Amino acid sequence: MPVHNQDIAAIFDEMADLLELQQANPFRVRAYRRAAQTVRAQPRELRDRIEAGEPLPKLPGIGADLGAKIAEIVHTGRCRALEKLKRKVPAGLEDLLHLPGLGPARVRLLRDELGVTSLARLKSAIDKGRLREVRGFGPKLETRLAEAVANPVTGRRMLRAVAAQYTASLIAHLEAVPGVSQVVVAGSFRRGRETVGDIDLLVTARNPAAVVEAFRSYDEVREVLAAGGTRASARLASGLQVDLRILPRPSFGAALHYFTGSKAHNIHVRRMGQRRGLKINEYGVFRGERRVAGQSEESVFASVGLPWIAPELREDTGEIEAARSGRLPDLIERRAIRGDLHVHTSATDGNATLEDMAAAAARAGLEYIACTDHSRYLGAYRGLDEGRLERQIEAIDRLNEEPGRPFVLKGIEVDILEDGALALPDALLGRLDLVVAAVHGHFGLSGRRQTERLLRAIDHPFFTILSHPTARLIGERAPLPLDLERILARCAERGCFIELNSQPQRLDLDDAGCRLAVAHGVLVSIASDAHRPEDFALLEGGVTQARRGWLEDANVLNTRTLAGLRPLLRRTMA
DNA sequence: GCCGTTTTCGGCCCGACTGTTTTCAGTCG
Repeated sequence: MPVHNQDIAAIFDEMADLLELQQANPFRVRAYRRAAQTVRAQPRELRDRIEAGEPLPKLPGIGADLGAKIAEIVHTGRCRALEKLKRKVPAGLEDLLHLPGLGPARVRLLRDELGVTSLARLKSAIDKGRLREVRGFGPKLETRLAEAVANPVTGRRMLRAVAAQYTASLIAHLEAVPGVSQVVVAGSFRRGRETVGDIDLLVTARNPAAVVEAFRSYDEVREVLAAGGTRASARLASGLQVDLRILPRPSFGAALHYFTGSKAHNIHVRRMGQRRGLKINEYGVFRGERRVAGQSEESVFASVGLPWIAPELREDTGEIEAARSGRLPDLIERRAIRGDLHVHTSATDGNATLEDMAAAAARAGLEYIACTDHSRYLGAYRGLDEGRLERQIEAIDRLNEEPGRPFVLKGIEVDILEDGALALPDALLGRLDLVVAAVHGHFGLSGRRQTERLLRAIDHPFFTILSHPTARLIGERAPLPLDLERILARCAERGCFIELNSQPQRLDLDDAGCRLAVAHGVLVSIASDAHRPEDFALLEGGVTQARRGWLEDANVLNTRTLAGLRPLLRRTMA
């Protein structure tokens, strides 16, 4: 059973929960939570390093003790300290901790006063009306818990791109309130996370009460969770939770920084402030009573001796150290993208002709696209056979003779078969400008076989770009258990490339994968995988993910001009 | 449990809102 960073992080999170229930030192609890976050954000599997006999790198918040626990988990798949903690806490008590309104103190109270140690027992205690016997539990909490127990599917994360749609109309609604000067989104949305748990809206306005009132009465609000003079929180009909804060203008920069997070990044910055005798909160940066910064984010960073750091980097995964030493990446922007190397047409499962897709690409400011329809192997896609691909090649040649359009490169999205072979004959693949290859089936192979499968595909003489490398669908299909390091090393060796697919549900490579690609010197193709003319807009989301992965223009294949790109696509024959 | 321009001990980010209370603990972000 291979141990992933995610598994290690889950163990540390569970230990934090259990320690909290036992009233352990709160700073010890925090140490476990912080460690979980650090491990989760590692681009490389810690397992690989440990099994290769490498020393564990120095990771923030992981000292000798937690380092030893990581080694134990990797080697044995177990953690004795976790098992010991579990023996002291009734199974099921942890579940209560994750209900809204319940923290460690109230969970302990429920256990001690009512013997409630599971969701089932909590439900029964509520049904019998016994909850109100406990000090600190009143009718409101009772109702809230009854709902949470009856309806356990709350708090699901939403794709950022989906949340963006719901957020846009709410922002327009609030901007229309008289006296409102700005409405901005902070939080994990601003950091460009691929999914968001909620939306943090910051507003500066002359009349806070009117903003809260307008928020409460927004027609998509299904339930107001909290509302005060400067804050409110509601759940929309879409299920999306929105937290609203109204701020005085001089605090805006400090608040934007504070509510953009991440939490780990904020704590790091505040501690730096502390060492300089500064107090940093959402209202500003203070030395004693005196405000010394806070109107802009730049001023907050400057107060601790740092340049402004892009929100996408603020995960405390090295950005503060990079900022301090003047080594922040010059992050890629959408306008640097000159072409799109993964585009479909109505010849297979797209909904527009090649001409229409090329016209849309021109409107999106692109200088070239690659037409990469599906190969025949997938019957459902009406994939191209040799004859139809032949005709498409001729059609592209004719189109390219007409001036004033983006240049169309001849490509294919070819299936990587179970054994790693490509699903079209070499004679045909050899006539194309590029071959985008992808896994569309046999997802269930072991990590070792899946990796070997992709390595064999990369070794193919006409292979150019590995498309949506892990085949994940966020929230639906887990990423293939690949050894991404070996795959990237082979891509580097063979002069091949890896794709960051911009479809919101894929965003594959992920941020950690992008950083790994940079480390291996493999260029990333940020591609829309467009199936409709309007899909070129998806590139924006791909660029956001790339920025989270620290990519600069030079790390991205399709920032090249067509003239610069062509030699990179020309493969040396094996 | 981690960490060091306060370095091997003694700190550890900070404020708003809720629900219950009658001055505040707990939760949340």
